[in-house]
Amino acid sequence: MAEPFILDDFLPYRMSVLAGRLSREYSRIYQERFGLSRAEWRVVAHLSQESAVSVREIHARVDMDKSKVSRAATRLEQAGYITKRTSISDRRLVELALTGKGHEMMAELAPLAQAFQDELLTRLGAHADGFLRGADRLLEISDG
Amino acid sequence: MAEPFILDDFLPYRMSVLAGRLSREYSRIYQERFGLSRAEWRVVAHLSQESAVSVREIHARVDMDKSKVSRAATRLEQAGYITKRTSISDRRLVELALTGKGHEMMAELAPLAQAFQDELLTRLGAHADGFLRGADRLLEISDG
DNA sequence: CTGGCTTTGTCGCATTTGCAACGGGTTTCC
DNA sequence: GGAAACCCGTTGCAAATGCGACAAAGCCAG
Repeated sequence: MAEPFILDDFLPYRMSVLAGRLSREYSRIYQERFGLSRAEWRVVAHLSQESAVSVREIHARVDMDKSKVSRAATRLEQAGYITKRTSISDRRLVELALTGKGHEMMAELAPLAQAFQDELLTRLGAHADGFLRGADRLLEISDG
Repeated sequence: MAEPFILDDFLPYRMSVLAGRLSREYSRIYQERFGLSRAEWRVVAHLSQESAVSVREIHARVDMDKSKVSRAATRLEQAGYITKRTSISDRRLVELALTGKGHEMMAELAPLAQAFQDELLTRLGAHADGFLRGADRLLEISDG
């Protein structure tokens, strides 16, 4: 009685597919408008929350490899969206922060993200609450 | 009043992080034991459900690029886990199927996957039902 | 049947990715 | 005060990835 395995019911798989589709769908917006990659979008979005953040913090909170964050930051700096500055209190750290241009971009992107989010919540309908709580649960335990 | 954007509440982002963590956590199992990549695992897992499947079908259902499926299949064939055979009814198609060795591997992997799944459901606890329904909802609408 | 038009899988190529190693910086502990 | 251990960000490199192009095969109208 071996092999009653059903991929479609397997949670890591379903999450991957779902995440892939949602991210791809949404990524069109910032890619077409600003030429951002997904990694770059994440960095910028994270920076819009807290003002000056080190690479390490993003790496930890955003589930991206150090090098990925680092390279995204380099590209964003070249594009003029963020600044990189070595921290004064700890010269190992690099403080990332949005430039004026970066803030403008986020000001344009934030409503679009919100709209996308709202649409998803509409799709979820009555299941929204349960879904979000479950996601919380898995996220908080899976790492911290 | 611009920029009230909170990345942590943004669904595509949360799904990406969650999917990444779950997949990475589970991938240790089949990577250490059988040296499979994530793409290869997906192909094999899919094949364990339906006997003979074309590259195209997997590409469509599993959210992987054609070339990704193709290359994963090539590696799996070289490793002796699957066979590739051009279909008789339509010679464009390539029928993928598990070998005996492939079935053995799945027989070993299936219970481990089940155990992982059970653990996740335990983590979800009372939220499990709501979460799964929500995921269904998003998946069924996001593409088909 | 024959000449388009679509579909399927593979491959080339440029880019991205993850991992490990490295070079500075800092803390710790004697 | 200094050396060993540790932490941070960048870079090199091999592997993986996505995209477009391509050949082979099927389909379809005339």
